[in-house]
Amino acid sequence: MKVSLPDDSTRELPDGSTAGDLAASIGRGLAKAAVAAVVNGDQADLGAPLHEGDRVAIITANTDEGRYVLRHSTAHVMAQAVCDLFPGAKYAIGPPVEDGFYYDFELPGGARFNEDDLGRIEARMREIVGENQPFVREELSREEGLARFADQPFKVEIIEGVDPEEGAEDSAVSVYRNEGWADLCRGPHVPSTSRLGSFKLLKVAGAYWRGDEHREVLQRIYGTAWESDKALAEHLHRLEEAERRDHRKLGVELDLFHFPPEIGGGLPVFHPKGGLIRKLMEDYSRDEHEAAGYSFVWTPHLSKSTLFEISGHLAWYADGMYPPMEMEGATYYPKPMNCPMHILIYKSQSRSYRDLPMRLFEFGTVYRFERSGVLHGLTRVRGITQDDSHIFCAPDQLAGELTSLLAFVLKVLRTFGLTEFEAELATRPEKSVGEPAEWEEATDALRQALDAVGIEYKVAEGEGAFYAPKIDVHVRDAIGRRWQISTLQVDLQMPQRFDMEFVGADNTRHRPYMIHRALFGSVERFFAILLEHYAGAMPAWLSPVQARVLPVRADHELYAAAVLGRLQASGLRADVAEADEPLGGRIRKAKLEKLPYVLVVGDDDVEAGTVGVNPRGGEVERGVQVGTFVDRLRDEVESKS
RNA sequence: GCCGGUGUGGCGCAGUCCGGUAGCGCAGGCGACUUGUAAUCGUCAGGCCGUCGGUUCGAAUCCGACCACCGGCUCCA
Repeated sequence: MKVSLPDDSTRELPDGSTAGDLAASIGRGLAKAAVAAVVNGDQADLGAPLHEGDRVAIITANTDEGRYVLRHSTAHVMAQAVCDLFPGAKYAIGPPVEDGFYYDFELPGGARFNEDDLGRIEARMREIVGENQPFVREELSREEGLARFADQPFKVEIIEGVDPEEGAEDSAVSVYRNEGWADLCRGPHVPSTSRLGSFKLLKVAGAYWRGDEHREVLQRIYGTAWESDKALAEHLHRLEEAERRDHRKLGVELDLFHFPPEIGGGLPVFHPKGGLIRKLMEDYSRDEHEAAGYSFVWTPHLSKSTLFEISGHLAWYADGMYPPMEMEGATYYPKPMNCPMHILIYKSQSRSYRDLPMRLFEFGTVYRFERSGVLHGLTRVRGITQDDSHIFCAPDQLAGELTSLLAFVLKVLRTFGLTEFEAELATRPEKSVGEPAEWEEATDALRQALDAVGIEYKVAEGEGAFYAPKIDVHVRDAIGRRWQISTLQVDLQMPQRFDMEFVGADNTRHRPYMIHRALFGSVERFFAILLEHYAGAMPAWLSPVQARVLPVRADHELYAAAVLGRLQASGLRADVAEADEPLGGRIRKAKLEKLPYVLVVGDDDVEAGTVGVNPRGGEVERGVQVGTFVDRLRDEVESKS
């Protein structure tokens, strides 16, 4: 028979050949790397028989698809091991996920996994791998499937619920079996357990069955699996790197902020150094906004309930709002959003088309009642400072505003060293308000902006807010992690709810369009992302201390003070570490504080008016003229590089 | 909110299982040393062991509740 390959070549194979045979016929290397195949567009096992005219692609382990198969198979072996070690365990689902896999279990008698169990399970898994057990695919009828898994209530529910992703079709279910154990599974799997091995179990956590918080809490074991021990080691190294960069840890080490229990969860205080970094971020943001034609406004933290009744927040998000306070017969709420207040500023006068676009900006702190379990350092807090702006414009200004806005957003993000962007265009969800034509227009305007700016984006169908389509901007940080940062939303609801209008050139009343935009998103969260992105080593323009002067001996201190004066006179942030301990110790401290520059001054320097420059992550340079260094650092700071 | 884990000087940890009144390192104060590129030496001080309650002659240690944090789940205008 003849089959065709992805490069459109064809290959002759004996009848009855499998995808695995095909891989072997192409080459030993491919056969070794193969984990599954795609036959006529569908994933299949290597053991699947091929037919005349099939289009076949081999999936190798070092691809995303291949790792997916490896992880799926490893999850399967983990469940097998758990069932061996914990008789009576019920197993639920075990899919591959980004960087790994998990499997959910319910143990008899409500027993719990502990950390030691992970080691035992992993050891049993390695035995199963060593036994080279084949994965055998079986097709059962629905009834056979129900009988086979009669003692596995979660599997029964999957079969009854007909979930093709989990191996249950209307009339048939697919099962993968190895020695003494079987799982309902759509596949494909690797041919045998011996193909697995570069895995590690990582943690145990609780998870709701089917993701429903009203259903059973299962125990989930997370693991990771890769195509080679080297790839596994690299992944584990990335995890360590992420831990090293953890902003919560850096926040303590660098004395930037903390969460006093006396204040309460999710409510941070910023220390002087953290406060300075934050000020620098905000100052830069304000400068850019001013240059881009924004007006600065300020609004209070509390409001009568009336405002949020009009805005609809009480109806939609009361659960996420802080509870009300009664004062003098009125009910007040901490604000969960700034937009209604900005709208009131717009409405304080009758507006003409000449006033538009009106761009309002505020660092507005809002309060949201986040459930206790979701709080996470500065990335998920209850007191959130949004760098919030609302742009009110005439309908014919919408596309132009969005385009310049998106370009503005990217420009500011680039200054913070974030250069890899991916956007999402989130369109109308099923539950939404407003006219289809309006949605269409707003979504088109967003699309135009994306195209004009030339950013890569994908469409997230139905992911918009109930009142608006939006663009979410994601960035990749220094170690490749993806963060959702900025959001641009075209609001179709608020202008109506607040009955906003402007008088057009035609002397009739029109409804303005409203764009919500958060650039940092939350200042606290953005601060955390920057800390992790830079691993605490902030660029000079954001460093609380940009240079520290170290006199070699006490008798150099006068000169050190003079150097400090030169730096400070040039607007640079610097200090001196007196010679009360050996130079090496003082250098070490400066390095641990991740200062951009250490300047050592000794006899030679006093003589020649120079400094010894020890830059973060660079080579020591002796004998640099003070003026030269000041100019250099000032340029670096001014260019925000 | 739910599941599991953790909470001991500013920070990092030991002690908790098998109750008998707390220890180490770093940081800090003081003194000496006077230093040329990642840890100078000595000395001193600092903790009602997250909080409240219970058991006990006696609780950091056992039990309960609460608070906070960590890993997930759910949620995220």
